[in-house]
Amino acid sequence: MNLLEQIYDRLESLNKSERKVANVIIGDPATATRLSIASLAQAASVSEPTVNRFCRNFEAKGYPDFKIQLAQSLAGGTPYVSRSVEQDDSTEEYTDKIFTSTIAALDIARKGVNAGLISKAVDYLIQAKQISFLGLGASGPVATDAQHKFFRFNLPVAAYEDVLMMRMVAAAAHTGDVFVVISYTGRTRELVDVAKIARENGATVIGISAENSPLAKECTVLLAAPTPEDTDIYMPMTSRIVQLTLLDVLATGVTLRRGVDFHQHLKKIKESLKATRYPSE
Amino acid sequence: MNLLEQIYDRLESLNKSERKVANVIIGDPATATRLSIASLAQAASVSEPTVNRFCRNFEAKGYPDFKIQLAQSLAGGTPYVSRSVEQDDSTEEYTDKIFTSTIAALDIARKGVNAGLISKAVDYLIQAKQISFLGLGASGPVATDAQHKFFRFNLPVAAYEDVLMMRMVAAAAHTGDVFVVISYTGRTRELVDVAKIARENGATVIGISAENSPLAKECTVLLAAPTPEDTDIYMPMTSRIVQLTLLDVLATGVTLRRGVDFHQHLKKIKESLKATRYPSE
DNA sequence: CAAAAATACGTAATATAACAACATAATATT
DNA sequence: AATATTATGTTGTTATATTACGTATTTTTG
Repeated sequence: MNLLEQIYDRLESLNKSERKVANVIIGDPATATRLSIASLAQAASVSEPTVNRFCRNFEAKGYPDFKIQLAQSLAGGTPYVSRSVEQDDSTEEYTDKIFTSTIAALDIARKGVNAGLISKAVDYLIQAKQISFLGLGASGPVATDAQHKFFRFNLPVAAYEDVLMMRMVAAAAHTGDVFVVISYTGRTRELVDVAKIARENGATVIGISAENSPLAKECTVLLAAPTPEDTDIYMPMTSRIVQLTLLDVLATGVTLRRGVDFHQHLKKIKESLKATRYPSE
Repeated sequence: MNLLEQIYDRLESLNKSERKVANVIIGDPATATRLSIASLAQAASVSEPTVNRFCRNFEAKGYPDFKIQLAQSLAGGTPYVSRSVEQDDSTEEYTDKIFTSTIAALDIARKGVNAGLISKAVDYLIQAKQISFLGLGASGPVATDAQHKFFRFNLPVAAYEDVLMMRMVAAAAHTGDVFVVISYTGRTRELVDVAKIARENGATVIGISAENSPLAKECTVLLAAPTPEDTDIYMPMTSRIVQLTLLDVLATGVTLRRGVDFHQHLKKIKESLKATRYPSE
């Protein structure tokens, strides 16, 4: 475990002033490596020896040594760790925690993405006669968002957030159609059913969901959105972001594969939107 | 290119003593990060200022700064920077670029968020008689997503992606109503109009948009989603993610402010969804 | 609840490290 | 060979980190 993770880990067990120091470092580890002990102490409103003691707590020889380790842990990997929001967090704290957790989730996903599967999914999407994005509940907006995105690529796309519509479309599916099914848990009955129906009619089903889920079994290609432990009682907020980003990747993959002429097409769309806007001075 | 690579690269162009220093560092970079300037000077049999000058040659502010950079380059990590996708990128490359850019955008936003404004926005949201989320085009799904999220908190929420509906709702607005207007550019005429109408009717308008935009002027509170340079021809993909995250923050803020009893409420909603799912084995 | 002990934290003194300014040596240029 | 130029080292100063100690705070115990 690298230094920064250790700090997160032991955050609870630290006493008041040391936690102040920890928070400053966590808040912006990169600049922390550039600060002198005096500046850091000031930033955390504690005394210099407190910072020094803090450093020694983390198996560092002293402050400079600590900075070196911090710098290494920064470059090493995950400067972002998921922390759950507490009832008495200040605005600064919960804001930072949410951003940080989101970033952490994206970073985990980044490391875990299987490029082969992405490539395969892009293959299917390019050849698709018709692409349908399906998502229920919180994944509904994700599906709609994907529709917007892919529409710009001049692809025949649609999005459905309604179970009945999904069933109808799936029932009328043909070979060559592609369904992108989005579900955090992969356990929503209706969605699994629809995926199955689509498959049976010869359509390709790309799943953006959890591995080893019932939905996963019905998919031609499954893009697993790796889900870090549910730190929050609140919601799978971060997973949604990961799903969106995966769809961004797919959309980008499709454009790249389509080649240069499509940039022209995109420009046209951008132009057409200009009329609805106030010009930027 | 990281620092260590740069040293290799410029090895030829260095003069005698500086090459001595370089060789010591290259020989064992890891321990070099632990040495004081005096020890390193001794190890290379040169004077301390020579080491110092050497460091400055490599765009470091001084010796300590140099060590920090060296430590970072050692771990070989990739800092999160926005890189634009190239036409001939491999699947691995563009996938990584998109994730990385998204993370970079979130990180910039994280550092730039004004907690005071968040707090103010939360204040308004908590007291709201009615909350409406408005977004057109790509921001439409963001608005709908927000609706889902806030609905779980038992708040009177609605989302509109349709201009006519927006106008109607804005025209019927009362004091105490809150409109959350989401727009990447803040220059969409229709949306600016609607915001103005809502304001005129006494409603509060929270903007999630660009600073100094026409929309910004109509807002009671503006949460600026800081937009890094448009690296992509493709789309404001990342900005959308930032918007969503900001809304996550607002939602969290509202829950926290509401207190503990609301966790019960959330649990109930979660329970009610269970029936629609396959149980996890 | 008070007194004692333990822990946490800061102040001031001290030691260490880094740097700047200057001086000298080495090398190149004419 | 003389001069200019660059490279390197020496010394002193400043910045930075650390130690030792004392005060305040909290916790424990009677």
